[in-house]
Amino acid sequence: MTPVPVTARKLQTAESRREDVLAAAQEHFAIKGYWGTPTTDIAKAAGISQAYLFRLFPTKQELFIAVVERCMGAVRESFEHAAAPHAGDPEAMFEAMGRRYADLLDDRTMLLAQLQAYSACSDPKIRPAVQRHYGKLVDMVRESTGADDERVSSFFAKGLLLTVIAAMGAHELDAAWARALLAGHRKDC
Amino acid sequence: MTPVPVTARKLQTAESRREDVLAAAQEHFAIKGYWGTPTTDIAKAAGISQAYLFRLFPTKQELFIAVVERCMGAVRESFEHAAAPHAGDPEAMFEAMGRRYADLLDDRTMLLAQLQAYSACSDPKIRPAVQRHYGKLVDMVRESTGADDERVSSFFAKGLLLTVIAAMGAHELDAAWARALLAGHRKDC
DNA sequence: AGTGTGTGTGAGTGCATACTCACACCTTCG
DNA sequence: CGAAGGTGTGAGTATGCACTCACACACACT
Repeated sequence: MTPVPVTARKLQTAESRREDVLAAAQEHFAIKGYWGTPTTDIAKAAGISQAYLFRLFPTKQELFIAVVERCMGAVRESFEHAAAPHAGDPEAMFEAMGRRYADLLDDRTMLLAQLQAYSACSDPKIRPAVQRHYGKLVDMVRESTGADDERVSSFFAKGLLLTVIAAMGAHELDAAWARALLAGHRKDC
Repeated sequence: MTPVPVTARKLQTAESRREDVLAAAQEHFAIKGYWGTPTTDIAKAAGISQAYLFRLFPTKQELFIAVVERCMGAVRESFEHAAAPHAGDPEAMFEAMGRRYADLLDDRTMLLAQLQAYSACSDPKIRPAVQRHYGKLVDMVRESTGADDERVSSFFAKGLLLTVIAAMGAHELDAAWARALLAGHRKDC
């Protein structure tokens, strides 16, 4: 029995595997964070062996940093894309980016992974990476909108509030305090 | 040699030990989070054996939840105390609580532990505890100030921004983006 | 067909970690 | 004094984890 297709293995390029791993890792890191996520889980979700995972990313730390870069980069691109059509009108740009943020919350993993990145900043290799990429995001918003510091600051503050609300699942709670925090934001998240 | 004080052990009450453990645990959880902090480290810092730690708190999970309660409760009390003298003038209350928040940032552990609490919300026992205590904090601010939802929301948003800035050490960075995010807040933190 | 290079893995290794158990010591109260 | 009950620990145990190594297989090229 099972005589014919004994070998049906299809090789993929390392680059494509790396992308699979990053996607799987992002999903797992978003939920249990850097220290709470075993590399075995990531390998399983990516459909490869743990041994191969460690050839693609030499340490768990470097994999985590790569996920941070992927997330923050995606958010930055996403914001750039959303804001571009409104260049010259800062308030319209903020509104477009804010809407884009709410969309990102649908995956949850993209934003929750960022929360986990802040939480992992006690690691001396992770912290500078987080600083660099968050800084690039802030700079991009600052320069493209040209808005004053307080406006930029409050934009990022509201973003963090939404992220934390998502993390603690307050948006599914219909308590008065949860509704209050969501005031002035998209109701559908 | 060393003949006399062979036994110099002084027993303490379980209650006082529990307090020591909570203080030590808060410090460690603040840095490495729930999954990243081994109970051995906490026991060592509290000056007791790991075995006794597990008699005082039957699981690591329950210890973490106790730390969350301690932190959020302390912030709530702290806010109540700061706001009390300005009852009736919401904006003065917010300003007093904001100043108090900046003071809390000096320990760092109090706020960073809260960040770790949000990050640990994928744990099904931890999430409801975090929801309950954060909700109590928000309700207390809502009811005592009587301010509208958007004002309350932006107060907590700025609090989270400061917490995350502290976590990633951006306040020691003197980069333009970091200064921009701190605009309108205490410069000395 | 043969060979070289890149993709992929089974089966470990050594250490860390959450939690346990039998036991020792201190203090109090009769 | 002696017993009871609370404080405290040394020495585990079982499992999980990051990371490794020797080896197998697939494809491209000659």
